[in-house]
Amino acid sequence: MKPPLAHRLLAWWDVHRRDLPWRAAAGVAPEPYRVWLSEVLLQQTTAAAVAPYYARFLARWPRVEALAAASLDEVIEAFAGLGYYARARNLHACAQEIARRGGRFPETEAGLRALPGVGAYTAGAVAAIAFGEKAAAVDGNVARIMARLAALPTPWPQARAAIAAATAALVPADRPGDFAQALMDLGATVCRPRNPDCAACPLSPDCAATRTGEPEAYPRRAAARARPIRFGAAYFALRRDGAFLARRRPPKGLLGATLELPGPPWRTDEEGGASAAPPFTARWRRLPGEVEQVFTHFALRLTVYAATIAAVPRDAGDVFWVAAADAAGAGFSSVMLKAIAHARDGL
DNA sequence: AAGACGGGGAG
DNA sequence: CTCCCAGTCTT
Repeated sequence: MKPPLAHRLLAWWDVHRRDLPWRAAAGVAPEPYRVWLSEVLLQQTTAAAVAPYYARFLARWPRVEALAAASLDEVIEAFAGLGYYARARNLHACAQEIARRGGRFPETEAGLRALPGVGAYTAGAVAAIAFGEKAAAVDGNVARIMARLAALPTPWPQARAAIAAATAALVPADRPGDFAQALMDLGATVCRPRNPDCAACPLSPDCAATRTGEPEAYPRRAAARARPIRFGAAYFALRRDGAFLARRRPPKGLLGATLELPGPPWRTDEEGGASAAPPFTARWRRLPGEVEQVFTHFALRLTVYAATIAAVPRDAGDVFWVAAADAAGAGFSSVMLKAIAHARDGL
């Protein structure tokens, strides 16, 4: 008689588990703060990208009370480059909520779910990993594995509820946290989106998708939407010490509360965006090429202008000379950093 | 139920 | 280029 699926998965995991910085040693309960912090950073973000951020967050804010005492600007700065900056705002708000409760996280999935930035996945993951609750954590990896096990014809996310229920039914009472992490490791290293290694998979005897010969066909997905292009311009002056002017974006929405280079609003037509000349036209020049950033739902083409140090008029207004040195590196998206590097090369 | 929300990496 | 990734929130 075959051992149950969860048992076989855990046996595989005990040998093949990934050694990740936010994981405690085998058999040791990790700190809830570290589990929560890592799970938020890992939302829609790969483990490799998160690792250096996690190390910096933990070194700077070793405990939730320290994170709660930080300013939102500090948290956003530490988040710069990770994307989905609503996570930074929610992380800060959640830390303050936990601090108000005396520094203790809720210990149940339902209690965790009510916290800012904690959705179904993160609540299940923290409950299972940090508190040993028999909870499921359905992320992209788990959804893919479950869809393949059943060769599920329903495309994601319509199948979300069914997959969540099916996963919850598999969670073993004795090792719920290990089970959650085992599924994620299996998804990341074996049951990959492309080129799954079914020969190395402990679940392949149970897997309907393996038997079809086309495991990659699952989960089925809906057709992708067309993505419009928006045009923008950014212009700035670099001070001799490398500082430059930045401004704060609105508190919510795209890149909410992060810093950006000054420029006109993004447009869907090129006329009003990329070709729009910056103020002080005579003193600015357009840098060769464009900087392009592909967002989830549109592509931004940013034309970058720069003024040489010598050409920046000292009487152009205080605005160009109040650029704070501490603005550098704080909350800029990748495109802005590229633009700045581009401009520095051109000066 | 559908969109919005980022950035990096793989193929 | 397209697709995907340790998802959540808003409407």
